[in-house]
This record gives sequence, C-alpha cells and structure tokens, in this order.
Amino acid sequence: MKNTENIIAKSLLFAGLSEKQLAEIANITVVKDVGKEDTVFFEGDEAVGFYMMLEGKIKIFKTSFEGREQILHIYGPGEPFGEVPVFHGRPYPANAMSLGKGKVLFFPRKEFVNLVHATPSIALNMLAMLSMRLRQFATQIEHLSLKEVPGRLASHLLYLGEEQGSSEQVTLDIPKGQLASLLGTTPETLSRIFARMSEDGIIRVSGRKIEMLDLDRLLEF
Amino acid sequence: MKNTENIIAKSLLFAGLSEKQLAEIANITVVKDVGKEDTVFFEGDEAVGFYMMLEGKIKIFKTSFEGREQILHIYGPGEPFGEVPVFHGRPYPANAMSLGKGKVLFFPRKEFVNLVHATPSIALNMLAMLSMRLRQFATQIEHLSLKEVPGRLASHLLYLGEEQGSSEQVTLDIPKGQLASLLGTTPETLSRIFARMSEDGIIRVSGRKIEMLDLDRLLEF
DNA sequence: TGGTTTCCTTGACATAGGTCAAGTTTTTAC
DNA sequence: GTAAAAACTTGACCTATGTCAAGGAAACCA
Repeated sequence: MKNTENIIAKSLLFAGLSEKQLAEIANITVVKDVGKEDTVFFEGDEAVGFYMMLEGKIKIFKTSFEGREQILHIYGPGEPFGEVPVFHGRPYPANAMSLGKGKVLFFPRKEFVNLVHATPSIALNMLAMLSMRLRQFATQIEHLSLKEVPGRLASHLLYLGEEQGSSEQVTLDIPKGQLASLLGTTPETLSRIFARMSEDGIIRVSGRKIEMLDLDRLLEF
Repeated sequence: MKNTENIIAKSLLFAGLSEKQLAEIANITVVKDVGKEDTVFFEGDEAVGFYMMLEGKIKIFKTSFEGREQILHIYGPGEPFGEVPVFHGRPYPANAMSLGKGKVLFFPRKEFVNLVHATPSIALNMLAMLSMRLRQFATQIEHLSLKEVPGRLASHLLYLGEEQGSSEQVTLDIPKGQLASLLGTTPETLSRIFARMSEDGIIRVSGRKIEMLDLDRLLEF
C-alpha cells in the first residue's frame, strides 16, 4: 500500500495535495491485479468509475467491425484512464486492455465526484489533464489525416527520443504490432517502412532498439 | 448586449448559474465582430484567453505542410472554443477561422481562471464539456483510421438527420468542400462518393439538400 | 533446453483515394 | 443582371497502403 500512495502523490492528477487529502483519496480506492491481455472495460460498458495505472501498461483502443484496432492511448504508472465518462455519465467510449501483468487503482465514480466537489484543486488538475489529452488527440487526428505513415513513425521516434532523453537511440516500449495500431496502420506496412528507412540509412533497427542515424531526414517527414 | 447574456445563459458551459454570476461573467468578456474567413487565432499563438461563438460558425482546423486542411470541429452559437490552452498555458493547438460574418465573445484568460477558482460549478461544467469533446475526438480518430470515406459520410448524414430531426432529408450547413475537410478527404473524392451513392439509389442530392432514400444501406457503412 | 506459440518480415496483388487538369455550375458582388 | 469569382464535378492517372499468404525469428513455457 506504500507504493500505491506514492504513485498517487506523484501523479499529475493529485499534484499539490496535502498528506491528509492524499490519504482520503487512497481511502476510496481499490487495487486490482490485471493479467496480460485482461480487459479492464469494454466500449459501451456503463462507467462505474475510473482507473489509474499503478504497474504495467494499458492500451485504450477502438476496434472496427472487421477487427482492425486503433490504439488511442497507452498509459503507464500514475496516469488515469476511463475518466471521461465520470463527468457526463455516459458509457466508456473505448476499450481498455492490459499489455502485461500489472496493477490498477479503481476510483468509484460517486465517491470521486464528491471528492472533486470538495477539493477544487483536483478539479483544476483534472481540467489540465483533459486539456492535455485533447491536445494529444488533436495531434493524432492531424497525423492520421495529413501525414503518411513514414511521417507518423518519424514523429513517434522523435517523441520517444525526447522522452528517453536521447536523440541517437530509442527503445520501443511496446511490440511493433501494437505500434502499428497506435500509428493507425498494419504490422506489414510498418515493417516495410522500417525496412525502407533502414535501406535509406535513416535509422538502424535491431529488435526494439532503433538508432536514429539521420535526424535531419527524420525531421523532414 | 441582451443577446450576449442570453447566449451565455443558455450555454452548457454556464448552465445552472445565478443571474448574478451570469452578469459577472458577461462583465469580463469582450464582443468581437468577425468577417468571412477571418482568423481568430493561429496554431502556435500564445493563448490569451478563449472564445464563445455568438453568431455564425467557426472552424477549428489543422493544416499540413502541403496545404491540405483537416477540420477538427465546427462550432456555432453558445459553444466555446480555444479553451484547451487556458488550463495548461500552452499555445493554441490549432487554427480558428470564421466561416462567415459573425460575432465572438472573448474571455481573457486570467479573469476567467479566477472565475473558475471562485465558482466550482463552472469547473464541473467545463469538465463535462471537455469530456464530451474527448469523446468526439475519439470517434473522429476511430472513423479516420477504421472507416472508409463512404462510411464517414454516412455517419455524418445520419448525425445531421438526428440533429435536424429528420430521417428523410438533411441540409448541409457547410459547403461541400468544407465537409470534405471535416471528413478527412478531398472535395474530388467527396463529390465522387455523392455521385456513387446517388447512382446506387441510397441518396438523392440537389445542392445542399440530401434525401436519404435507403437508411438501411446508409447504416451498413 | 527444446518445442510451441507469438511476433515479425517479405512477396504478390488489389484498390481506395489523392493529384492534376479541364469543364460546369453556383454564388457573389458591383 | 451580368461579370467575375468561387464551388463543384468529372476524367485520367498514380501511389500509398491494405489484404492474403508463407517463411523466419524471437519469446515464452514447461
């Protein structure tokens, strides 16, 4: 339970709260273990609350009738998910599935709404959180509509570079098939683009490690 | 100014507030006239506040390097826009351009943030607002990635049908070229799909009026 | 460690939809 | 009301990327 409170305290959502408030929050939550490929909720399920990742990774995604999948987000420790329906009472807009073994923290809707009413700074943090997500979505829409797959891949690699603090090499944190789904394409196409970029001397791929050999051309996409 | 307060009072964002609170809100705002194709803000501009549409329509959009455009939203009277940067201080994530003559209401950032701090129910309304937008974005991403253009058009027509309370005929509220940009395609492709659906007896198009002749097949997309 | 399952890659192929260009129609403005 | 501008349509063409299929590599499990 130490770990749980630690993650809550460090999360953006609950930043700036007092010890006492944090304890109150931890109090209304329930920890759940999730196994690999466990579904936490399905699109259309009634939303009884939202979650925060404690350990592991979760993907939020939509599925087409034919079975193709588009990942909307991948979240890790400290990041909330499934919070959208909390504020207007409709069902979950997408599916949530664990990418491996892990733990999630569940916040029951009613208790959390009370907490928000009583704690304005949570509301403001949540506003900041949702704003960031809207911004991310706007970028994702832009990329899907206006960029080709190589451009989306380049953006993602550069993003990983920033996140990992390296402009020379990055390590994919998800399987390539999942990356394809995040970029709105298929594993086959992604694989071909990795191959082409390698031939062109822009990157060098070995497993999940990617060396970025030519940042200029990567930026051009 | 009567009209202005009326629109504020009826907006979802300020629903449930007292007369006095509404007057306070109206007090910090400035009305601006916009002409056809006036830009209200550009992507990357520093966000000094946000807006609410009073009269007319505004499009929020991104542009690719080559000049193609993807519309993210089209808003009408009573709907706020440009509010995302208010809550985390970064620049506007997209462009806003008027689709015709109209009026917008400007809310300076600082004053509005104070108001939100002082009025928890505005924060909660805003959370509901942003949640709805996240949901819309999720749907838009789903459609861009997982549906073909005919499917996106069909969804849009059915959506207009609901909005206009008719399952037989709808009237486009924007030019077809703009609709193409909203659906993430080009005018040429959209035009062809209109033609094809007409040939197939699914719809009948005359100018901006569209008769939906075969709802079943429209739903199948 | 060996075997099985999952993941990734590559080839062949089909096609949705983008681009360029040339009308045609509709709208706008004087 | 007419001319100019904008919006829309249609044709020809091309390419990015999806699908199906099969082989290879890597990861996982007992």
